[in-house]
Amino acid sequence: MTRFVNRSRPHTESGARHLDEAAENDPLFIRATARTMMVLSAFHETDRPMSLSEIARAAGLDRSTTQRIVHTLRQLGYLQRDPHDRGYVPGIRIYDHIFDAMRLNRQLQPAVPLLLDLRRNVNERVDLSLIDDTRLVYAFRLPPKREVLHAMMVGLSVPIYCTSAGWSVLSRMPEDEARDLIRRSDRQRYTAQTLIDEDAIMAEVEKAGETGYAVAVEQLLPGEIAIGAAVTNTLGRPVAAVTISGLSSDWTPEEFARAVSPSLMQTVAAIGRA
Amino acid sequence: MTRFVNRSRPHTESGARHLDEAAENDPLFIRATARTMMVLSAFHETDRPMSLSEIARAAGLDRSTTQRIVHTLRQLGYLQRDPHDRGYVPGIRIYDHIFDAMRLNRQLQPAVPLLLDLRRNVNERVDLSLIDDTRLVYAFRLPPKREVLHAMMVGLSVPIYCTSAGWSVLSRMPEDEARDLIRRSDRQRYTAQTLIDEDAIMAEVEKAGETGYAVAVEQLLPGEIAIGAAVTNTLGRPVAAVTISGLSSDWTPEEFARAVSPSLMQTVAAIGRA
DNA sequence: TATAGCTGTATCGCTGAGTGATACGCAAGG
DNA sequence: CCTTGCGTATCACTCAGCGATACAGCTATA
Repeated sequence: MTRFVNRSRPHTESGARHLDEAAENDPLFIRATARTMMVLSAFHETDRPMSLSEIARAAGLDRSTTQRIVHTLRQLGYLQRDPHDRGYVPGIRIYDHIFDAMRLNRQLQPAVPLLLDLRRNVNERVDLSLIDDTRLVYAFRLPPKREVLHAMMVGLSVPIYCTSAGWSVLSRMPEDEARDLIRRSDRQRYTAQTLIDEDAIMAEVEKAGETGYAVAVEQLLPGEIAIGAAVTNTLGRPVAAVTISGLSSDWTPEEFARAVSPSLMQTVAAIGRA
Repeated sequence: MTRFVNRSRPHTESGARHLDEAAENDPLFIRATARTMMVLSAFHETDRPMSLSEIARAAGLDRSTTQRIVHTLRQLGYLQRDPHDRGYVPGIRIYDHIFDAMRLNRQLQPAVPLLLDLRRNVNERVDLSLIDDTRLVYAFRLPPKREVLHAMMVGLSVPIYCTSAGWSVLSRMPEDEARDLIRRSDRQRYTAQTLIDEDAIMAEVEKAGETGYAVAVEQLLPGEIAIGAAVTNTLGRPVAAVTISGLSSDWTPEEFARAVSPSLMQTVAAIGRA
């Protein structure tokens, strides 16, 4: 399920060493704060409850330090013991923070009603994602009538280099910046169709630059066709993206674009203006 | 908008002092970890970007400590400067953690398709919320066709004592436990109809104990009618709740219950079994 | 144009908070 | 039986975090 999850991980193992280096020359850097977040981030790499030792290993810390941090986070409600199984899982207090993050995000608030309108027009799945360097983070998802897959995907992230939304985002950047981002990406083939060659990707980006949207067929998931367009701020910089996705068996790329791209373009323009 | 938000706040001002007391006798308690989470929690109390001093005040810390923690969290992507305005806002890295919390929550995974089915049957809003002591935290929300209000409410929390879902949750607890929870709640009148008297609330709880569901009219929001039922684990303990809500102008409580309670009860039973 | 108050940033000596090695009781599995 | 992993608890050392202090830049009020 999380096969195509693309976490940014500055705080795990190799990342931990990097942070310690950064801390050496930075008198304002608090190691304990970083370690705390490393413990919380340990759960990125698992799909079941984690024991103390597992957390320690994933976070790159020793058992004692992990014990203390886990103990403290447990007191505060950010971690809890799994009621059924052994081990620890993220606690409910996390939900408060995502609520803050969404509430205080300037892009999201005005976008919601616009996305609902869009979904009304096109009866496929509609997603809004935010840009975080080389990845897109899903912030909002509206399932279609016939939902097959997972629907609660807030926080799921996908790569920029091989998604329709990503290509449209790249098309709104200067070329050298886009190429640099592609090079920094950890490119892998999720399907046989996944593009990983820089120039091949840039060809899609250029097409997106002309039409305003990009269409991707089975880049990330078999059977999926997606069309994406970037939301830009008043300076023309991409800040988010909207994706509409359906089944590749239902549409040719051309039909799909003809059917939904007008509504899509109208929506991203409206969000950018809001 | 956040008028009825009901944050649990163990780490702010008076809460901070409480934590320091706890830390004195607890050799495993890391002050720096708690302080880090206090800084992140500072955003619970605002609806706009916060300056360093504002964060410090909200978190109950001095400016220097806040500076260092904010600096560190910024390096890690948990805080960022607001691009338009001054000040800091939560960063995008938060999204990774909510994804973990949802992914690893045993209640949520099997519930999603069941909730989609439920929404198909009843054309009103459907919510799933998790229990956190005296409050219910929204984990999943499916908007109806005609959505009026805010739709992306993951992490929003509402009180247990004056909601339909809350009453149904209380009805699945021993009476003394339920009464204790009500007493510990910070009861306030959100509307003229809001029940705050312990015995009045317990009367609704008893009704819910008989029928299995509770109906609340304009308890939290004017014009809202809601029906809620608890999800219980195999031991009979309440672990979550499902709510269906509509407009009180469209339904009498009896009609509403007759129309949707069968589907609702079927859904919560199925989630509990999953 | 002072000036007062805010912002974010930077410096620095002191000390106790955090560290990490170590140990213990318990439960599961062989 | 022994082993291995779990969560928990203890303790002396020391350097990481502390918090007082200072400063440049920006806004707004006087």
